[in-house]
Amino acid sequence: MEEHKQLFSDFLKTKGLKLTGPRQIILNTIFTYHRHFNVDALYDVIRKDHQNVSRATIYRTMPLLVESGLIKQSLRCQSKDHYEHIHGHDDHLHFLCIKCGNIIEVKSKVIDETLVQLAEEKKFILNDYNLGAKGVCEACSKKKE
Amino acid sequence: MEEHKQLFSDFLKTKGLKLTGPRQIILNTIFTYHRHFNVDALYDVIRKDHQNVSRATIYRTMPLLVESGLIKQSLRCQSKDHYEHIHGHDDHLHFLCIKCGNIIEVKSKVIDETLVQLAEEKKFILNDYNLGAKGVCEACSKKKE
DNA sequence: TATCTATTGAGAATGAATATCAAATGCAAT
DNA sequence: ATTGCATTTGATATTCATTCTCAATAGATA
Repeated sequence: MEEHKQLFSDFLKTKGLKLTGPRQIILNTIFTYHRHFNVDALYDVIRKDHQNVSRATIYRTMPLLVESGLIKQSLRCQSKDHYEHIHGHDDHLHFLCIKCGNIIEVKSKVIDETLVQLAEEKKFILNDYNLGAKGVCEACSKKKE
Repeated sequence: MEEHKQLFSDFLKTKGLKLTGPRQIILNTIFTYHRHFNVDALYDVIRKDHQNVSRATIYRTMPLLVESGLIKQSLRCQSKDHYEHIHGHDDHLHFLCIKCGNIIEVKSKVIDETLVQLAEEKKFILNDYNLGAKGVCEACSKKKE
């Protein structure tokens, strides 16, 4: 069993919940196709192969995946909540283009370390962070108005 | 004229827009009472003294204030967009306690500078950023479960 | 004052996210 | 396999923050 599936299954078991068919489909799709995603886009991909998985179930599964530590809530874009993988990925920050909506992922050890240090100073137990920077990407800044 | 009012007025003028009565009321209320706020709470405060300012106008004014650089969008909390002052306040990040909901503001020159540098490398025109770190604050971590 | 826009309030509309509920499913113990 | 029972599901209705519509109004300028 793939690691993420095992982890999710274990998590569900501790809560007295079940790794059902739809939940497996959702989990697999997320970890096969998506790094960043929103429920709407995920729904479209899932529907191609599984016409019987409903939007409601996807919405219901998100908080479980977040609580399990496999994904986390990320930027909010075009009025939609976005999510991203945690399992298997380093912390990183996002440059979000306000023109085209594209997301550029950037890693920064300096920022990671600075945050850890700041948290220590404040005696704050740091779980995770979201850093979203807004602006205009190179491609869009070259386009004319 | 107070500085924030002057700045907003100037901004509006460059866009061919007007500093109207309702816009002044909104601006004043924000800079009198609120550091962090959402439209709903702002509406309630404004309504105490000005029954004729509508929700729609407040919603419409927010993007203008953001574009003028006086405020920025901040955390999203309880399904509501939140805003905070920029004018008169340095960039800062937030430690959000998941137990008590309290927000600790922290400033970090290192992070500010690192972001500017990263943006330059990616040829990204940086408008602003939001850094929200989740975890448990000192007070809550001392409480027993 | 007349004219031309920008703006407003009120209420309707939108749309992402959540709640409801009867039918279906997973699982454990027979 | 079969039963029993709590969990889960799909479909749909509902919620609620935010945006849109539109006729009426206000601001600036000449």
